[in-house]
Amino acid sequence: MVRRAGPSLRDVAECAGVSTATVSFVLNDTKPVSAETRARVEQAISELNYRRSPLARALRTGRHHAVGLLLPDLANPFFPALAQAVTEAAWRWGHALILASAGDDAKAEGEAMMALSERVDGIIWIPGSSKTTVRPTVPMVVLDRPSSQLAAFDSISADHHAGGAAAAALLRKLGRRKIGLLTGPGDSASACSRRDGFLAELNVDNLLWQCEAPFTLDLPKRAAKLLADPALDAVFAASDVMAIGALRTLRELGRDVPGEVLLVGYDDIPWASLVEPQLTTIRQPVTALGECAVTTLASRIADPERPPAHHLLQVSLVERASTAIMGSTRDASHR
Amino acid sequence: MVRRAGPSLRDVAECAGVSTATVSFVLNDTKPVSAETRARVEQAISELNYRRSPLARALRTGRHHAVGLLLPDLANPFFPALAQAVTEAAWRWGHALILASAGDDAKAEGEAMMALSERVDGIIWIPGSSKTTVRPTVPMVVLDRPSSQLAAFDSISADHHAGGAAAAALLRKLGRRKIGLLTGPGDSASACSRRDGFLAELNVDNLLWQCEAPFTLDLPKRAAKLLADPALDAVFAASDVMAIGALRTLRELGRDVPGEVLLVGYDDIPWASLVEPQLTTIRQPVTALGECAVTTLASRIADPERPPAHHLLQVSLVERASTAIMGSTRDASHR
DNA sequence: TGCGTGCGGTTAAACGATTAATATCTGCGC
DNA sequence: GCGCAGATATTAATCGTTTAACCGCACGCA
Repeated sequence: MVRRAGPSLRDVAECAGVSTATVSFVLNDTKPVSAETRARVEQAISELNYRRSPLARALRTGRHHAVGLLLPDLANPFFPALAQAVTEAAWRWGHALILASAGDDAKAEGEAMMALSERVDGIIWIPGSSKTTVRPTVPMVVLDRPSSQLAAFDSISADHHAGGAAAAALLRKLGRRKIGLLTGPGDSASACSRRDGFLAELNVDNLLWQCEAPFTLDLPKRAAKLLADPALDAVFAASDVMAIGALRTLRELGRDVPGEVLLVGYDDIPWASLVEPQLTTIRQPVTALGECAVTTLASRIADPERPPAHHLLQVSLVERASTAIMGSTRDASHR
Repeated sequence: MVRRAGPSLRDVAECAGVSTATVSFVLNDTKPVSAETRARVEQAISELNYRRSPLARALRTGRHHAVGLLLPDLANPFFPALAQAVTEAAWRWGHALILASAGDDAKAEGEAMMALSERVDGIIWIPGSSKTTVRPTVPMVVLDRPSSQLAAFDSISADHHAGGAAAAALLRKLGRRKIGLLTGPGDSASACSRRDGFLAELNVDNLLWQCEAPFTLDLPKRAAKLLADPALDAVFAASDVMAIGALRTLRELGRDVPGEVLLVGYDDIPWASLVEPQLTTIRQPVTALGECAVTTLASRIADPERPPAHHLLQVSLVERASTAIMGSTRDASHR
């Protein structure tokens, strides 16, 4: 049988000449211990280079001091950024971050959720498959993609509606009259909000067409056909990845961006400032999202009975070259 | 005190009318159990919807059925891809993947390594800071960035030397005589191998200059100055991110790629096929790297005493537009 | 009858922590 | 002298598993 490498609490106690309970009290500062004893214990701890086993602790107390982050995949460049933000926030809270990425397979997602449930105090979920019905046995918050079916859980997301509206406002301000709208997948709550916000702000007469497409580079054939409409003078894509796909298609069609067609994306992924022309986009507050997800989860864990909270974080418009008309200001910042 | 949600082994045993030991034997198939008893136990398990606690199991056996992946950050787009590959390989091995990203701060990296050590059976480490001296208390393999100081550990990496050589061979084949070399940071073992492989294959007379730079988009001023050399007719950058940085700089200088200057990158990150012109690059076998890291770690865990193994995986040249001369073939694949 | 010997099962001791309950000691008021 | 309070420290149970050690029992065999 494999033994744990390091010394145990018992060893420390022995070395310091006290009981294990006392060592535990020192460790957790949970009962008064005389200064002298405390010093002996601390001495022993550093002498033996003792580290307490999170395992045994979790088994006994039921608290893991770890949170899980479950996301659809790491390929979409928006997620690594979010994962990083969540990781840092969790770390600040003194919790380890266990990350699982499950693809868009509902079964895998359910399994991953179950596996996580056994190892963490709470889960931050970025839903991938809307078909996942498994529910974890620990507190959970939904990040980035709230949906009405999940209204019972806390949710944290950017204000997709406002983001869509901001995009519409910009294109209106720039005098566009023949606008194409690339929405995301119809079963994605965030995509729908962006669309609705956009449409709410736009004079519908100015909408040339709208088209549903997945959050990937390769656009469906229908989208390509619509982009070829010669009347088109602007496009709003509900994600940067799609926007870049559209940019390519437009280029292949020989249409100049931003000369003939303006283009607005969503997310402000790092790529957005890499392409030529740099992409005007709606920036999501990634760091704040991560931070908010963690604090919300923390409060949920502290009080499992409190009614669900739904946080909406502000987005911001980042104007770059893809909507630059003439000598209009050009923001050359990368990310 | 918080209790575990689900039923315990004891509940199952009670429900099936057997001892906990018997249930455990059924669960692990570790001792013969009569068909009849086994059926009763399985019935009870599914009836109570029992799931065994990895915690208690790990505490007792010392095996966590989890591996840790420690990487410098998620911002470099090469890492999410690798993380995904490792995750999938680990999952196939029946192990959970705990991911920690620690920045390039040696102290954070050491702490993360210690924290991981307590929760996993083994660690896959992509070194960030070369200054990290902490060593985990569990088996570890080094991924992607082997170094001589770490020779005592198993290592898995792509054949950076061969990759550098392949880049040199291509540029030579294309008749380039005034080549610029952007190496990565001098303390990165992988960067050095790429450089050495490149120089070994190249006729040194054809090297116009070389310059050290970090693996980021923004190149140091010295690099920008060197790129301005009018004689320059090709650049090899030891990472795609740097290559894209160089592409920008060249564009700002008004130099045409690939018309005047050919450009070769390294890694084949998704961005590589997004920029204009699409980037010729050396593709790392990401999936194979992840798979190999996991299997190597598995074998190391099985036999901690075996001498360290060092795996070198083949890279492949991906020719795209950035080295296309005239009507030369253009690979337009976007992975 | 007595004796190994598999087979199928149980008992009980760990693993490394936390924590309620309890014990010990000192000092103090009456 | 007695009892009680306060401050510290200890004992022992417990979390949910695994597993070494045992225990009957039926069987075959001398």
